[in-house]
Amino acid sequence: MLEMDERKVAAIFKAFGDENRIRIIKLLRSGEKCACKLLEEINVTQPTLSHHMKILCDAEIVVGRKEGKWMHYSISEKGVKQAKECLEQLTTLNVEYKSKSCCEK
Amino acid sequence: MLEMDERKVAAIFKAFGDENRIRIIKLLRSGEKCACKLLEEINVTQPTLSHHMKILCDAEIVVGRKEGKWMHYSISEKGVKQAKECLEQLTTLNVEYKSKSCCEK
DNA sequence: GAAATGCATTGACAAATATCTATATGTTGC
DNA sequence: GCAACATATAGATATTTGTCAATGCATTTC
Repeated sequence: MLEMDERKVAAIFKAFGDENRIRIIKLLRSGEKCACKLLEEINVTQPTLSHHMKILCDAEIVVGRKEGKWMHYSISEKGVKQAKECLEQLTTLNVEYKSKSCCEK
Repeated sequence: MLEMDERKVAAIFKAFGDENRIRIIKLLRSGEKCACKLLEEINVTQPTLSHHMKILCDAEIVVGRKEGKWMHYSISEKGVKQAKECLEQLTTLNVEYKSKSCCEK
């Protein structure tokens, strides 16, 4: 995977960085759910839920599927894979270019 | 691993959710670096860097080691492992309790 | 087509966050 | 001890973000 720019990486992790969005993702672990169902379970108004769903979808962590007047949301396997690779790439020590710590007594 | 509460999970990902902190982490991939070196590479003032390092350390993504007047920072293998497990746990479909999507035409 | 329903968008507002300057704290070398 | 240096803390400020009420836009149902 090509290394993403900092802005994109930050956006992905930002999407994970909110308690209510964490709750939403947890609810989606048991499979696709429509917005009205999610709304019953988390303690926010409908516009706030819609806002969170947009952030999760923009970050490609969640995908939405419109069916009539309902929106069904589910965890995006592709997006999750990307997030994991991102975290992996970000945190893997690069021994090849390893340098001594700069300041010495 | 025990499932962490939403607050803690959000805090970990929040720490990854800032462009400058992403840059800092990337710099640490090549090994331990002191604050002054990091400061040369990212475009913020010294107190701002200090602030970011605190957030990264609090989230246990980075560890600091004081040596005389210098602070040496490095990626925490333990913290990174925890973040990865957290992401894994959060995004793994729970087929056991899988339910039909609620709203049907 | 009018009413009802589900969701998105807009605009306002409060809380959280990133940033800076100024200052404090701790360490080293003279 | 004092000056120089590295980092942390405090306080102020601007920006971002999470939230809500109000409204708009589809879609369904009668």
